[in-house]
Amino acid sequence: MGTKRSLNDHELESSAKKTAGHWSKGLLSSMEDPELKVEEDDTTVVIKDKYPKAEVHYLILPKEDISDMSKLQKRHLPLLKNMFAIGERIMEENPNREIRLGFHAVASMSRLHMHVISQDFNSKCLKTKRHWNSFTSSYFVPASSIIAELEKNGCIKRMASKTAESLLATPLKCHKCSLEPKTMPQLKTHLMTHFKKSGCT
DNA sequence: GTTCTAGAAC
DNA sequence: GTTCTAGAAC
Repeated sequence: MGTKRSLNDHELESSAKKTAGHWSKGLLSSMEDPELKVEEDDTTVVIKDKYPKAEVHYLILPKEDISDMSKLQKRHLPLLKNMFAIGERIMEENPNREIRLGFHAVASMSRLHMHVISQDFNSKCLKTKRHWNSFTSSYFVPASSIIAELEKNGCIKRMASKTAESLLATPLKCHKCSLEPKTMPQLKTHLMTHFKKSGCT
């Protein structure tokens, strides 16, 4: 007799892959997720990062399918400046927070995305040295630098993989003082001394 | 990118 | 014994 059964984990994962695609394409579905989408205009979408690494963490993405910074040309300058202006407006909307706008030198997720991230780094999703270094070392490239480079050279030079990996593997260092904590839990405890939790007075 | 977990570090 | 990191994921 044929017995009905539900899919096992492996089969569920395979079928999810067919619908969702490889994990590195995940931003495409995030852009269409109403739970994550914050706003959009003719050329861009703003979403909440699915795994925010700080209290404020948005991604600004072009609607045009641009895989990464190596595909940028001078014709993209108006688009990038619009993304930058949206980021600056979000900064103005959060006057009490320090917020940075930038790109990862080598991004894991394949659609071009600009990070809008507050410098509290108070988030349970911030877990690894790699996370920390990707936002606090020169692996995080300011949006203004990308725009300036594109204006000057007409393209963005890709960081060598070796350089990028060594930045991510650098020992932990606080972004606000000289402390060099040995572990991530130590760093996260230390961060609370720089940023008082808001709300309760 | 995340999840999971073996085994290193403590 | 517990905490923490780092590598595989077919």
